[in-house]
Amino acid sequence: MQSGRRSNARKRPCEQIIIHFDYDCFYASVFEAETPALRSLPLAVQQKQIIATCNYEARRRGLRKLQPIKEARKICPDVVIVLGEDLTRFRNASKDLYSFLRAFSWNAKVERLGFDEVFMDVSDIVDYNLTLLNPNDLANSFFCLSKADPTQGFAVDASQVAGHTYPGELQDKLPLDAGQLHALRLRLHLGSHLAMHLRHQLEQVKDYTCTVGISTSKLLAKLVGNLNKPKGQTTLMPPYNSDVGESDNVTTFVDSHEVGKIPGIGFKLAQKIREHVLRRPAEFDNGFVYGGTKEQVLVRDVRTHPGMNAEVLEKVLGGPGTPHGIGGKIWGLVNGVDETEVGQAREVPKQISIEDSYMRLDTMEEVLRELHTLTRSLITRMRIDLLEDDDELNTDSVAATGGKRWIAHPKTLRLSSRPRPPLNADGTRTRTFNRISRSAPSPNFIFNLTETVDNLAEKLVAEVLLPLFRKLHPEKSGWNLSLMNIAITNMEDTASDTRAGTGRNIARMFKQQDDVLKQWRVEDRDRSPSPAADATMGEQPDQEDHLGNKEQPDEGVQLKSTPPITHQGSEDIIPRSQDSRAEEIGQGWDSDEEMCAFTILLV
DNA sequence: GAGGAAAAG
DNA sequence: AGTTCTTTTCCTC
Repeated sequence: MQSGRRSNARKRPCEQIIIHFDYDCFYASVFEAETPALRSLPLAVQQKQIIATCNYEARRRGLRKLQPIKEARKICPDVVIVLGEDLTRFRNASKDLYSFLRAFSWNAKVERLGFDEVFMDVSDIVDYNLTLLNPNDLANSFFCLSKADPTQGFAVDASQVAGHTYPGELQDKLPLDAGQLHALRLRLHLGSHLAMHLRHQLEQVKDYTCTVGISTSKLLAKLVGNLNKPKGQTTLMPPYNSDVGESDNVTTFVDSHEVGKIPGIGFKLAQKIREHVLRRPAEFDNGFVYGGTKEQVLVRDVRTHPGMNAEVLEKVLGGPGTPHGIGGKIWGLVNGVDETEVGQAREVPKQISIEDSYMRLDTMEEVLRELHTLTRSLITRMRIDLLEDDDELNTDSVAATGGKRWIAHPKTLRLSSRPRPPLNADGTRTRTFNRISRSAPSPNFIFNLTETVDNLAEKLVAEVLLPLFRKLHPEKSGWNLSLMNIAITNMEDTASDTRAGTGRNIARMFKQQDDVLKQWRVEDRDRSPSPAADATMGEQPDQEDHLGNKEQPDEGVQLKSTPPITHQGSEDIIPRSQDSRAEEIGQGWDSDEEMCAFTILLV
């Protein structure tokens, strides 16, 4: 069975072309974009007492990420330090750049990871352009950005890659004729040219530079992008698979990484894997961490470890509480296989949470004060992220709501805390970072736009969060909390469609059905089948209840004080037509899913 | 659904 | 960096 190929390795699918974007020193760039004069100065963004990130001028002068502010001032006395603890501007910039990139996508497979990374599945665009190529004159090709408008695009030399490659230059840069180019290579060429174009657009229109990776999966695109930063792009070149024991570029590339560096292998998993590979069972109580001794375990060491395969990894990594099939997933990763899809653009966040950490939180007075502060932030965030302009409101409603309406209603409110663990008997403190939480239904009044954030927060703390806190910490005092977090979750779409059964409610219907069946299974003996269906129906009397009863003079202030969300538009020209077209199409649509499906049919 | 673990940036 | 804040996904009960 071992035909020279990597044993038990699956073949790597190469159908997709994925681009991974990573904005260069994002936080610093946001400030530079706001204030261009900062560009030529050493600029550092401060969070707590350290530099969260700094621009490249600052790095040139010896500053680095995560450096203490004191140290930084010593090294570079004229450094400009800006406070970056309020994430609002970063969140807004991130969204803006995201929608800019998304406008280029045909299939809407554009996924944001954190504030400063974006994955884009451009397989469809690349494949379309592949069909447009003239095999006899690859050097003079035209990359088409819109099926609908064939004039939109740019000239490319499809016989060459744009930007850097892995492995490095040499024979890769030689222009090849069609006979020597197989499809994967040509598609990667096209992907690299599209990436180059997008980078230039991002820089010219939005003033942001980024570092980019181009390959066939999220894993490989992200990893390979790291090779040339900042302002660089790298394409992982074929061969991606090898048959006769020859090494392919993917194996060579992935093999050289430390296990913990592979996205998807976090601290805990890496620890378990290293332990197994080093055959060092449980001797790690000595204050020694693996990273501390600089003991590197490379992907190669894991992959070639005697007897290693997906099943072994499942044994090593699996167990109660761990994801099912984790062994197969990790085995895939160390073999350069990652089949996770680039997610579709998401309309509404799954949850919004606000937290803060504290030296010590002990008295009810402190707790109440912090709960209040956190709640005000949370409600403000709700009004920023969950509110959209509503054009079709009568004037009374506009007066009452500022012409906004909720795009989602979170149904659950959650309070979490991180208690500092009591010292052990011997005085050693078992460091635990575990959180505990309690949740409750979120009351409808939090959607009231005629009240001030302050009043709503007051009410929410009194009516929901305080009871939750008592449930979480029944003791009278002495909690010694190091963190509190308030979250809203369980978002229910309200995008002009509340009718059941139009697709997105199918999951809920299944759940409901399951609940009914469960009741039957458990109770079919001595109970009549009670109408269980109303449980999911109640308690949300259709949300349209912004009772515009009293005109609050200060509610407008609240709304205005929230920064205007720059839903693309004001100052910049978006050169593509895709976005506006999709929006027009979307007007009469009941759901984004349906709109996307229809858009795909059109293009 | 509720509560928690792990991962990511 | 086991720091901090935020979000997502997946697990079990």
